[in-house]
Amino acid sequence: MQSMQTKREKTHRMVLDAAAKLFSEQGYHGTSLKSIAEAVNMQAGSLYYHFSSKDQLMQDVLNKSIYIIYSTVKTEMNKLDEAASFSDKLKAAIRGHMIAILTYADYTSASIRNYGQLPDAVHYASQPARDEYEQFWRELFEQAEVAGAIRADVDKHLLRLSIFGSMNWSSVWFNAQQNTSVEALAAAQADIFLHGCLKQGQNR
Amino acid sequence: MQSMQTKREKTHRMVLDAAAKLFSEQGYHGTSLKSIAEAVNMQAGSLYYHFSSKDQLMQDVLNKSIYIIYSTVKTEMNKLDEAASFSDKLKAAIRGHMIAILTYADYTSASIRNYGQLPDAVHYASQPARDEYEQFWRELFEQAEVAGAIRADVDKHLLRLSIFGSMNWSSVWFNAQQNTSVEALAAAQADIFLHGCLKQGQNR
DNA sequence: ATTAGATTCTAACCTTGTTTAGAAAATAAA
DNA sequence: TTTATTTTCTAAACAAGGTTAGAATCTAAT
Repeated sequence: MQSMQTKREKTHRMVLDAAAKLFSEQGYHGTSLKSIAEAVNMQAGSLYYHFSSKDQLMQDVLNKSIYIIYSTVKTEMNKLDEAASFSDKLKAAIRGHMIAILTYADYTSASIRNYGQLPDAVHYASQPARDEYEQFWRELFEQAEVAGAIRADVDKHLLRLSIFGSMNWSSVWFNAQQNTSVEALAAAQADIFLHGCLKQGQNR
Repeated sequence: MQSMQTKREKTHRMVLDAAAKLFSEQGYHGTSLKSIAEAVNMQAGSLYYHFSSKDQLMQDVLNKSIYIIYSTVKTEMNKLDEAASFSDKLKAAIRGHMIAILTYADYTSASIRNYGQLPDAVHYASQPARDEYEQFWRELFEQAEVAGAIRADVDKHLLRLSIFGSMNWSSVWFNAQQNTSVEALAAAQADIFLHGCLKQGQNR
């Protein structure tokens, strides 16, 4: 009885994993239910025992993706002590986000790469979760501004969007084999945004 | 006789513009020839008088997109005098890239958003042009390293990819109405990557 | 007005895709 | 072994997409 439940859930997740992988590689519209079914040795029609529609499948991938990212970021933030500096907080947030998108690349890049290309209903359904996550980042920079940690002439919004762009783009080029650890990469990313690339006092 | 040529070319471009717009909004697979045809008041079959296939249409959009970006960047670089510093060069390159992707958003985001989601033949056909453009950026940072303009502990590759990610992501959120000028935006972008966001000597 | 050429339309072909209903098979319980 | 339940398959419905061939229309020159 429990093993039945277990098998069902197992298959459910295998299908979701395969869908995430294909959605991330070929896009939502470029991925057929047949190809998802093939990836788990099934027939296309059989998927409907586990999911009510292709839209629903994408929906679940999206929700899981956003959940993974936000919860990983929270985990990293919770490791900080209360007196942590803005630098530490930003590093932790970037580390969490990067760990999530590079460790669960299928889900997160399915989410990132299909952004804005989905049926309206699917897009809207995941908007609240996205908004909540975005709010976390907004507050991070607002606090930094109030605390006087960032330069006055830096546009907070642009900074946040730049960081997002850089982090999310890494899901396109990152190669788990040839690159260094995700942690080191995240630290380097944070360093660029905190200190820039110029030598101190240099302008050449 | 000349007006004939002109009309053909005019329609050709109208179709290409409509395709770029739709490809950028709904993705390659999410865009039907019927919807492209509708956008220019035609029937789907009529498009074949101007293009040999949907793939070819995407191919042309891609090539035009890459051409626009690279040539705009070159234009901005050529405005510099020989003694320009690395900062100046990076600012110019970022300005060119941003002007291109935000001014010709339909083309460039059609290219960016569909990256990796296209039929292999289409993807490969545009790879050489992309490589050439990438090479320009590689050299920019190599020169900067040799000249000692950037800190030794900064990963050039990561820096380049971060900048690309930030710039390209702007095509998703940029709003021509509500934002400041593209030039100001590009300058702010460059500033973040050159100097970071922290107050000098600050670490809070 | 006629003609030649350019451009678009119509109507179909063929493939592929999502979805559904019911049969079949697999699994676990009795 | 039989029975009930879960899971998957088969086969078809139905829609939509890319593509093509030939007819129809438009345009410009004679």
